[in-house]
Amino acid sequence: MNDTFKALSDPTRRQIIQLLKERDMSAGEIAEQFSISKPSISHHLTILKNAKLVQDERQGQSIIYSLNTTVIQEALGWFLGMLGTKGEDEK
Amino acid sequence: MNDTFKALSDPTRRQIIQLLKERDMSAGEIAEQFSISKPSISHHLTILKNAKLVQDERQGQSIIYSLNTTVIQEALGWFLGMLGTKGEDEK
DNA sequence: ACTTTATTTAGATGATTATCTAAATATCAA
DNA sequence: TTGATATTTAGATAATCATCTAAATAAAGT
Repeated sequence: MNDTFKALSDPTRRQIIQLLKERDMSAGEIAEQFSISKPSISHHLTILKNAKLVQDERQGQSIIYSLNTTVIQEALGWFLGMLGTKGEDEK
Repeated sequence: MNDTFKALSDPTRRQIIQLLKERDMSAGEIAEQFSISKPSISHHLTILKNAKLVQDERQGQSIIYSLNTTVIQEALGWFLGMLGTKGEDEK
């Protein structure tokens, strides 16, 4: 869970996730959307991958990244928990 | 929004939020729950406050912290957006 | 076997961050 | 106003992080 929040704390990585929400994209396509270098994007993708927020699959020369909504659902669950009734678990 | 995610990227701060979910607490009470120094907790509280995730109110000698669920709801909205239908906004 | 294209790895650097101790501020009580 | 309690501010430090350039790896085409 900590990896998830850490990964999401960077705005570039959140934008990457937003891109992948629309459609799967190669590392290069993703990098095109940003003004930072490809190695930097690659680094961000590694962090997202370690957090299991994205998956990658080689397709010929390209590596296609896609969103893993499972982990996003888990994070969403954390927020739902924070909105539960105050002190609900005290009994 | 970035402040929110940045604030939530630290495990101590997330724990503080979980504590405040149960009940309002003074800075001292919060600090008791952790093994780090009071100034460090104070620093974390400042970050949470800047992100508007918590509110504070002086009550005598103590300063009582409470959760602001509005911002949590907004963050929850972000996650919901990431789970929407793929490419839903293309039309 | 080369060359091109796509991506990652390595190594370095500057910025941000979490933490600490010591000192300052604020409130209350005697 | 002095003393005790609660909290924050200041300043320092070590660790983490985002970024870069240069080099390495991998696949595909000629």
